[in-house]
Amino acid sequence: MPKDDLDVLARMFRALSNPNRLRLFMNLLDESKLDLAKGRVHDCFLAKLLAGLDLGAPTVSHHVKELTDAGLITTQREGKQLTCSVDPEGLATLRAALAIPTAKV
Amino acid sequence: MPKDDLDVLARMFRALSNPNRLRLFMNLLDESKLDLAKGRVHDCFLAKLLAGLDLGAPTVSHHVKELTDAGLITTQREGKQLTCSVDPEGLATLRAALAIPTAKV
DNA sequence: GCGATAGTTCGACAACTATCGTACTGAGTG
DNA sequence: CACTCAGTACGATAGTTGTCGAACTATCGC
Repeated sequence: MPKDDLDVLARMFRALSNPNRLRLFMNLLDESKLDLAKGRVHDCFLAKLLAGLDLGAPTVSHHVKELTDAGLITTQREGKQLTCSVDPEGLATLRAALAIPTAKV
Repeated sequence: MPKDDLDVLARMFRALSNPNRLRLFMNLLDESKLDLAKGRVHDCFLAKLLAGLDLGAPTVSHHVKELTDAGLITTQREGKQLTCSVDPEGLATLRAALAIPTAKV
């Protein structure tokens, strides 16, 4: 595996290495399951994902940025609020690395 | 997802978040693929995995420990040398977390 | 424009990590 | 036993991360 791919992958894993970020991502992934199976992307408001996380706003913002920079999620502004989606490409990269057969959709 | 599972998972991801450790694991995974497919475990000497890593012995030892503690690999002493194997259970945990259960595979 | 709501940026700080050098242990060989 | 080889334990250190509070920005409704 080329070094660059390895670094990209390491960055994704690092983004998921924090329990709070991981929770955020898994919540989002959970919300997205049905839609991803149909090849569509599901959005979810930040507030909903953070239920029970008990973190300050700056910290959440930081974590969202980490996940975004790692290529795992994308965000869209929607009026005052922010919605997040799983980045299908990033997810595919992760799954490919662990040799999970790509789901037939 | 229960908090404990989440922490276990986060720990695995953290173990893979370092490029050197990731390389080590991916090398091992690569070596193991055929055998894993047959339900067997493949061993590999440390030295082989570390080709091109350019790290000191203490650092390597540290990384191996991290991966072991995270439940991703196992080690066995074989005379003077140490052999590593992918821990099939750990790999399964990772895959399960990223798989999309509701999708047809 | 004013106020409220939702996120962001900045600076700080404690906790953690990756790496190293040195010193150690355990297994094999003469 | 003395010696070497493979790995480990320990301590130090530079760098990174997670979190916060305070100040800032953007969007909306009035």
